[in-house]
Amino acid sequence: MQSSQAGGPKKRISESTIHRLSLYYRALSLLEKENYETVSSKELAKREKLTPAQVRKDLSFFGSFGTRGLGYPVTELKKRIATILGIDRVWRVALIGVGNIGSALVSYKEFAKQGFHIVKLFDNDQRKIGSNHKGMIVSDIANLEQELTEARIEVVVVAVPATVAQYIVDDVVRAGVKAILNFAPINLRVPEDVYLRNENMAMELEYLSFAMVNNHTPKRVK
Amino acid sequence: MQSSQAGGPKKRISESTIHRLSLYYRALSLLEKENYETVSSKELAKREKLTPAQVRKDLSFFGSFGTRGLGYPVTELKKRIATILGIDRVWRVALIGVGNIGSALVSYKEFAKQGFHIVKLFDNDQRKIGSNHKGMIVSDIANLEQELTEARIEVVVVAVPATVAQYIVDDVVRAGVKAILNFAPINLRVPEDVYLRNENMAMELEYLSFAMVNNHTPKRVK
DNA sequence: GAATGTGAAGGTTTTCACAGCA
DNA sequence: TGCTGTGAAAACCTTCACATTC
Repeated sequence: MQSSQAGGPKKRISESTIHRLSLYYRALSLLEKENYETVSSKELAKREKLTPAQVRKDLSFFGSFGTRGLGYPVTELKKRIATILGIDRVWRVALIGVGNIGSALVSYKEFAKQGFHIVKLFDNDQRKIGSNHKGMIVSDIANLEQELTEARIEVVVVAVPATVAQYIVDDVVRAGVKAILNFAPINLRVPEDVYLRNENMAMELEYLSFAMVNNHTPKRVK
Repeated sequence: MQSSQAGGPKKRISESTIHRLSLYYRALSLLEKENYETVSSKELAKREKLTPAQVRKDLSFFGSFGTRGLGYPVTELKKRIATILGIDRVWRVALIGVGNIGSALVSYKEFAKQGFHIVKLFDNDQRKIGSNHKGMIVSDIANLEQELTEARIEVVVVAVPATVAQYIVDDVVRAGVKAILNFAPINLRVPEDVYLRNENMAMELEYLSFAMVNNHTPKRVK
């Protein structure tokens, strides 16, 4: 039985569902290593601290992958999720700002593992320009627009100070890049057709702080 | 008129509301610098890409801060939110794992700005132990439990490889720490009374990837 | 007049519960 | 029998709309 996926899902997929797909993907990678052939929604749920019903609902948005009485085929489901998430391919990523966070991200293995290949580095610091990071030469941000276009960059990670982030993003947008991951603690303006996500690492600490101060009992762990 | 806060909020505060409080806090800090004395829910909403009703609802959970016809007093509201979030104080933080991400976090200014003071560093690498990072000597992870207790650490940031994260967290829990921010790409087990949040930087990239592949139109930016 | 605070409405997400299938 | 797939119910969250206040 093939359901919603044909011709695009009929119902909006929620952001939470997408984030949970990432979790399933990671769990399935592990299960694969542990030589599981199939996995039940119950087991998947347990590993990701979710409910079995939630797992089944999420997966059912994209079709019927499972076998009643048995569960889901690990390798196949993993592949399907990779396709849904668009990580069954390589994305050409540029990283702007080779400072503290930037340098850490160059070596962050999870990015490469999911197909996000950092192939260009930029900075505005003369001491860094021309230097070598993990086999890549740091380019001058002055030629950002042109170099992004030439290198056919599809995703940009912004790791520059908040004060300059907007100018840089304006350039990035002009280069036709449609996806931006921003680490600068500022709200960036981008056109409607550009996807922008913010990574704010202090936010989770603030949540912990709130929880401790208020004895907050979360419904469920993120 | 004082509302829900007295004696603890009567309704559960949602995770989203708490995260938005972080956004408001940041916006208010900026407004303060721009010498705004008051701000309307409309203006706050505009700056954080939310709706005015949402802003008012969020704030109303914690009491009536605003003045009808005028808006909210910037400085006072900022202080109140800091109190609600528990960031009107200093939290003693230890960072475990002084690798790529760990080193970046030591210098990450947003942490200190919100009262999260990293006061202890740990690693298991003999070459790093004893070395100096931003005025702190890296301690041997072998004495983790004891040193966490002695240093009265309240929050731990885990930035070690996934393979060892669980062992370390077990130690951290034994030291009585009740809040953990985990950067390792793995699901950690902690007792019920320990708050655990995961920071998964690849997840947002995966969301971008999904959005591009599926022409996803998000309802609203995170 | 301007903008808050908030019940009620509307919408979305999660959970339930069970029919259906291997 | 075991476990999926899914409508329906429940829970939750957001938006509306307006009485209220400055």
